[in-house]
Amino acid sequence: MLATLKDVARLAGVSVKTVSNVVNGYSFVKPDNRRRVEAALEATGYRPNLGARNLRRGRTGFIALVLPELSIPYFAELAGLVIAAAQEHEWNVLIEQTFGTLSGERLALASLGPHLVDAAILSPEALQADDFQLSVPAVLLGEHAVDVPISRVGIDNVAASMAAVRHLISLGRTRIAAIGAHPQRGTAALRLEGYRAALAEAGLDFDPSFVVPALNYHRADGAAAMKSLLDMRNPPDAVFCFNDLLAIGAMRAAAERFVRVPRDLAIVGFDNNEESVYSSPSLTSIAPDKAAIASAAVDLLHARAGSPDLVLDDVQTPFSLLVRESTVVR
Amino acid sequence: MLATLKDVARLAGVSVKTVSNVVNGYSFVKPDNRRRVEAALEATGYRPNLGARNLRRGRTGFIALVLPELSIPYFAELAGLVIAAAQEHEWNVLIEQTFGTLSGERLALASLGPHLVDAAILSPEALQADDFQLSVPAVLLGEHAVDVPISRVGIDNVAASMAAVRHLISLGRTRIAAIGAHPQRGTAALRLEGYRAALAEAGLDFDPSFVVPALNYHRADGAAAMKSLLDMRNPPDAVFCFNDLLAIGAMRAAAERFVRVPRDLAIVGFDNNEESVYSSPSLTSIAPDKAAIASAAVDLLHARAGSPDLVLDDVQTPFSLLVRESTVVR
DNA sequence: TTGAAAGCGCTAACAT
DNA sequence: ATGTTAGCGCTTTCAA
Repeated sequence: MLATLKDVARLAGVSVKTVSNVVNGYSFVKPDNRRRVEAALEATGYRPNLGARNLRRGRTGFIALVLPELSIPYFAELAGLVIAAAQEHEWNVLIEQTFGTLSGERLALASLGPHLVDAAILSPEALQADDFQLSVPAVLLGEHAVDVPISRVGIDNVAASMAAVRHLISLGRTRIAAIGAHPQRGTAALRLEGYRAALAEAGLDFDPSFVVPALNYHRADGAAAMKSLLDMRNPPDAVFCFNDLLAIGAMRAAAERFVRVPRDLAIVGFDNNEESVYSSPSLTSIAPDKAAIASAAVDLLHARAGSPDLVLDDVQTPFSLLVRESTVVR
Repeated sequence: MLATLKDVARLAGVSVKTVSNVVNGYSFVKPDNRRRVEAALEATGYRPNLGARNLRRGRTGFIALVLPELSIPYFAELAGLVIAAAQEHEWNVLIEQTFGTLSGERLALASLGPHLVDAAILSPEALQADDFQLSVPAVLLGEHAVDVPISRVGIDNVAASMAAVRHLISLGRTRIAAIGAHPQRGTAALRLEGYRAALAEAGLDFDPSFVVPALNYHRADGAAAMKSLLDMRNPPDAVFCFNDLLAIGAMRAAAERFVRVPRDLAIVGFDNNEESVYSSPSLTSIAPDKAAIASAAVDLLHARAGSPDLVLDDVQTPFSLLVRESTVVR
């Protein structure tokens, strides 16, 4: 078995307290004792039992990251960055997948007691306001449709969407569609708002038939939406997709119909997945600073940790528009 | 604060043992008591403290999943499946990213004491044989160059690679290159072996200049490798890439040089990322059964859990070749 | 400065 | 069938 504090103490001929002090770098330990303890530590290969330590300290050493699915590139990337950011605060990350369903999200939230995690980072899609009965500090990633008293971290979705659509307008496109409308999702509502604002600003008419909903934000949904747009009597000459996956699907559908991108159809995505840099054509996309989102969320939770004050933060992280081949004719 | 077993016991007017029995579904509890306990459980909203339970049970409730990077689609997908599989055994998953470096992998292994996790699933790339001083049951994903006494789960890399190259040969291709050779990686060696075996079987010459190494298996590496192949005086008419990311990069490089895929160049990948279904052209790929890999790994660990017997398993999971546009001319 | 001992919340002998 | 109690490994008063 593994050496415990007691084993080390016995070997060093001191009390567990002294060993504990050395291990935790506390107070002043008599140099002589310190040396003996360190030798014993080395000899036994002592490693603290985090479970026991956390039980005693009244913390768990974990934060939860609740997200739809790791197979979605955006969340996979984000998860990697959250894990890295959490490490700075000696936190381990527990990933819970909800698959974007209400029941999945409720299940995940229910399992989030203070006995399991110290805090949680949430990326919900279907949750209702009264579902948020959290018993641990939490932060929401991206805006949410319902108004809940939880701090948020994310980019300015309206501004980002306006930037995307303005770019299409600056290219001379006038029949601009949007893919990804969703009745429940807050981010969808905001991106739609940005889309409409950019159109209005340019004096372009808003055509409801150019707004295509998407139940999910997967590639298949983007392809299906694009097909429906291409079936129109008077199809669009540009599309703003609410994420890159939808855009990739849209590009695939366009290719299958021999619609040339960007010549016949310009496409902009959102998220800037690595995949979008290598697609043919490469995809113009809104690039949120994911590392900034991850570390802002973790830092905010860390600050909240001890003090359950009720200050609500709304951290806005930067974004940029990366112009690639899907919008600019070579 | 949260209700403890003791609180519930006091409220129900029974001992903690009885409550514990009810909570854990143990033995026979007098119906009357059971009802009272359940009422108290409900009233207090009791949730067991997993940390305390695991401390007492001498387990941690966690398994580690050590992988290069979550931003690599294959590992992101796998991680999602491992999390799901682990849930069946009441395990939570701790993801450690190594970024494929020796130091990163050593660091991850070092942190893997039995006080932290009950077991570990490893996907190492650089580790040496003598690094494997594990103190918990572990399973290796995919073969490894060095021969270590750890059970493995994965597909038959030689057979899968042969299937990929045979497919190219059956298409009439004769100048078949390979991208992804790597001196340290076991899987790379096996895939190369399958490549050579398929060539030999068909009586095709093995041309070392057609084997391009890749330091990493990212899209950028595939693009660079492809460029070097296209620079040859007599370039290949087909490429077998050791993973989909390399293949996606290769397709991108081909497109930039106006090399038509599959007409001028057929491309096969390995992993069957979702991304490969939607690329243009879509990518023919070897599709390992990732769910089978994930559950086989977790099940194996679960079986090992109590009994530290030294039986070495080598579980072979199924794979298939999915033929898509990157190899078949429409 | 260090030791003794209590106790975090839970489970499992052991006793009844 | 249920209560009592020890103790998992650790941190932390409280004394000395």
